[in-house]
Amino acid sequence: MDKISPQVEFLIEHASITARLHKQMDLCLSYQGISFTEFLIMHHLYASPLHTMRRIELAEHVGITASGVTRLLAPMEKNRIVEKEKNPRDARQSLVKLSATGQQLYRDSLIGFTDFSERKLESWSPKQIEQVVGLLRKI
Amino acid sequence: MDKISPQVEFLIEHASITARLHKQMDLCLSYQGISFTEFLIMHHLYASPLHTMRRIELAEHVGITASGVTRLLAPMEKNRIVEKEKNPRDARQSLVKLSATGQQLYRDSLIGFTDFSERKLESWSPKQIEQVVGLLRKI
DNA sequence: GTCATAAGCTTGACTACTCAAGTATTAATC
DNA sequence: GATTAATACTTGAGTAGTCAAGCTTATGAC
Repeated sequence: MDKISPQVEFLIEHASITARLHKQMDLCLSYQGISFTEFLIMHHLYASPLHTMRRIELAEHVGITASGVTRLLAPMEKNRIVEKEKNPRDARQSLVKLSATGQQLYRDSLIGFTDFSERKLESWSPKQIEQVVGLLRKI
Repeated sequence: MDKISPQVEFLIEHASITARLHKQMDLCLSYQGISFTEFLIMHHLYASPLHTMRRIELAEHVGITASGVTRLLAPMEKNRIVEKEKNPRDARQSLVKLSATGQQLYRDSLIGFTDFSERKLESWSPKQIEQVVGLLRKI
């Protein structure tokens, strides 16, 4: 029989836990009618100066490609959650701004998501959270 | 300005790290022509008695739905990596068996994946790996 | 100034799923 | 033993992305 290294076992189990977690986060946010990815977009826009970012920058933060951002933002624009703006200094760029509606939606969904996060991590001490983040950043 | 709880920050950063990690695992396995999900399927089948499992059981282990399993296995059957078998005691079930080809493919990909895993986690001590697994299981 | 190269995005075609509905078979109840 | 409910899948339709190619605009080298 082949021996599986603990590192391999870790990555496999981590993937399974992560998949389950991702579904739960989507479910939690579905009451606001948004997906976790949309929440991430709003989160990064909200934290930005003027609630505005470049699409490429957004892609990097969220962990998807530029074309993924284009497709994700299309329905969000239609629902007036975000707005397109031109950068007068660079006509290639199209900036994304979180609208007032979007800001309110973000604050509303943040309440439920904060609740979910704290429930999920209630058995972790603040110190443990920090330690795990520190380790994950080294991956 | 709204204060973001450390638990929320953790989940957001964890998602971003996980997305990057998943892409790297896919890249690592792409040299064997398989995705990480296919690797997971082979991994669970390989570890099973007779290298055989029920589709539902496989779905649970891998963290996808039954219909996802059906779709994923279709091309793997065509490539003779897995084989369909009937359960004589229950005609509803269709068992999945990792073929000899599949077993060899798993062992081959495991080499590269083990290498990848150990490189990724080289700064983690065995004790830290265990601690993080323990914490993740509580999520 | 002009030309090559690069950056920022969008689009078409594809992959990897999900969910809801449908089919076949088995188990449970009466 | 017939009916109902549950289990094990499969399938059609849809979603959330990816990648490669294309378009427009900006930048750097000369």
